[in-house]
Amino acid sequence: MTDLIHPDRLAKLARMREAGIDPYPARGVQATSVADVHKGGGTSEEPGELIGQTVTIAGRMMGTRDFGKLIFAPIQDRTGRLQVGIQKGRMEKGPTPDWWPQRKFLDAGDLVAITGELGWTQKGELTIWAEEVKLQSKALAPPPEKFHGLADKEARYRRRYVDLWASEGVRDVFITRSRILSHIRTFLEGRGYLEVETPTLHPVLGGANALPFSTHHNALDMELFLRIAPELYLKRLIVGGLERVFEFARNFRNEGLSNRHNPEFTMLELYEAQADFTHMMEISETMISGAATDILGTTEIVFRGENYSVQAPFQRERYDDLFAKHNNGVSIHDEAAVAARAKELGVTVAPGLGHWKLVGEVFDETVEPHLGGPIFVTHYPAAICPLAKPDPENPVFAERFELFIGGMELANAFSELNDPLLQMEKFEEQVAMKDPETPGEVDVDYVQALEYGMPPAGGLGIGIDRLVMVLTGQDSIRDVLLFPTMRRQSANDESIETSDDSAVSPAE
RNA sequence: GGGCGCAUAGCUCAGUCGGUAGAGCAACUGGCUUUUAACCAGUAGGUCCCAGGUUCGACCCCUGGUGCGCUCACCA
Repeated sequence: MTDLIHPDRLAKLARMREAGIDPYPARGVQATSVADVHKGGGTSEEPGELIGQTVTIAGRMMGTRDFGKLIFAPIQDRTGRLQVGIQKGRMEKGPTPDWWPQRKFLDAGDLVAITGELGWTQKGELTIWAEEVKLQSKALAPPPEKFHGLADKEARYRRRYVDLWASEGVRDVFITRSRILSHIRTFLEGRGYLEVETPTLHPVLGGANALPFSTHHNALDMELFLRIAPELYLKRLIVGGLERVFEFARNFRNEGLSNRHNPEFTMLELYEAQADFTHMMEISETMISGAATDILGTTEIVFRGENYSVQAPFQRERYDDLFAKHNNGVSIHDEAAVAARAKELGVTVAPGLGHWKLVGEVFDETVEPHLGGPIFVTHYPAAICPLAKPDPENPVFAERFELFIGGMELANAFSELNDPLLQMEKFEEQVAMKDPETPGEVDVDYVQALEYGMPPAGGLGIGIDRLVMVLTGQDSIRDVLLFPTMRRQSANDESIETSDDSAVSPAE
């Protein structure tokens, strides 16, 4: 038992068992959803076909208003709330005429099934006048305060199973999240895409630049990494001839947490043979604009207090133009001017990382915060894009874009690099530049796949959590994750001491 | 990792310029057959996050720690 349990409720449970009532019956009931009852009830001016009919609903009793011989109680299920009215006289004429004294066993938070006639109160509220009340599951932990719900953020994230029914609007965010995923799946399948699943355990890191979580497989005696991106596996499938593939990939990055970073997060990645990065722009804007229209009924959204329109097409701007615009006309090609600008901003990179890395840092510092968007930033410097195809018009740039909304990076896409020799070169360069303390090696097998020939292809990655944030107006990624990553709660001081190898806890 | 803030009843929150803690909701007892955060009367419920320190006395002040939030840094 936990410290949440309430002694009064435990005593009540014992009394119920003495009275022969099973507080945790094995079977559920056939119930109509609250939303369907509302639909069938109509309005008091225009009553629906369910008025006067006997209906059954099942859900959580959110409270009671007890008038002695009449009790009103709102019942909530996944679709909404409906009031039931339990009257002494009516219950005594029902199938359980001796039930009335058992009302004392009910508490706010209990799960119940109610059967009765649908009607109205004197004030015109749709109400089921109960004839039978069945306890479905006794709540031993008392619910949060009925008006405020759960307000403490820590409690909300740790006990989402309470937050979901006790706090206004929380369930809707996750219903919307599910609909967004569903919309995307339908959209891509409509364009001939195949949903695939690729490994989460990677022997070689790749597809992004991030610190990994490491693990070990015992039977193979092999180090493995939780994937930081599915990219290289999905492109192997393009080599394999599947031509149009997507995956909702849970990725893992061993980095800091913030209001837009969680150690595990969901990335949609998709790859299409014969397409290029301009095609990926069209897919991005059509998909996002369509999701907003279908699910929200509008493309006008509010995020972090600002209004945005996600109506396609989105604005497109070149990386070098934006750089010059926000840096007093400094050209990204002018190494001395960029260095001076970086110094002025206090931006530094490790020595030896070179000019283009510095350009990237200055860009992040000066341009990104202004990208309200939605806007596609196109043609990134090829030097910082190891997996993208260089622009044939000018190979200094890559055929790549990132999509920004509200200053937040939402998507990243390119025309995929399919030249195995150039890919090998870029991988080797990348490995040479990296911090020797961090894992990373050339993915020889991936290069080998390219040697068999990968068709020209466009690829796109969309941060699903961030997209959901934007479309549901949530400021923090934690509010669109059912169970955001949290530090483990230490039960006592001993558990802290045992983190020291030399300490042995007597409790264990 | 840095800075700032928060931690008091199951929940939402007051409070004490240092003298041993309160309200509303939830629970319990009683009353009430049309409420909408029902109402009325009463009862019970606390390691004031943890550990030290200062003090005659600490929930309050100091130090350290833990958890969370915000923010900065990190983050192709």
